[in-house]
Amino acid sequence: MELTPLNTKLLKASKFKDYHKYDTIHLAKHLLGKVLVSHIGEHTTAGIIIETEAYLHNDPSCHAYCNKKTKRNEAMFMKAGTSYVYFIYGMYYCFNVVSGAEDIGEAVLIRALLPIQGIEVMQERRNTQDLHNLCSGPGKLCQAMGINKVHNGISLLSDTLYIMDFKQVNEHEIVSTPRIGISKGKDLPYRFYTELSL
DNA sequence: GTGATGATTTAA
DNA sequence: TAAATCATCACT
Repeated sequence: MELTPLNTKLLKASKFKDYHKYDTIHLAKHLLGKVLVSHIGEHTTAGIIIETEAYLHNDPSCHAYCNKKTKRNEAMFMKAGTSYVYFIYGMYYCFNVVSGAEDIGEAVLIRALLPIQGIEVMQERRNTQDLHNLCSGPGKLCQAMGINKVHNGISLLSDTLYIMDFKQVNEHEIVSTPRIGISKGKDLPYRFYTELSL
């Protein structure tokens, strides 16, 4: 790997493990500024998390609304720090970080990343050169990082897919808005993003 | 078994 | 603004 200042910082960073220490809303904010890393298909890709959404168990737009377990959402009931990947619209995957207590059914949707590693691989997987079009959406970032249904239910403490501490984002740098693309729970301000660039 | 639908993306 | 595209879920 080329030893740029960014890569040096990445090499020194440690794996985030404290998923169980935050409630879902807090985790959704706390994950901003951290780095999602994938080692998939002989490739490494990574990006800084810049947009998330929280899905709570008592929230009508949550796949596990009222703690109802189904074949699709069963990973949401595993322990915090598990990956929940689901297939949507017949063609895309979305990646979530399971949060909250076990058997409750809550998660944080990762909506956008700032690509920092494996950009050429991402460009190939996404079939575009445009850096701003690689990870700027939940379906896009899964495609760019090679995330699919085989990664549903795996631990984010694994070496395949995990999150690293990287940048501390302060509360005043976080914007909250209603969530995108849902038909229920439209008014809840559970989408979080931060203006970050390299 | 059937039918509706979706935490999206793309192209027009 | 609409098409692409199919696994899942709630019903019958």
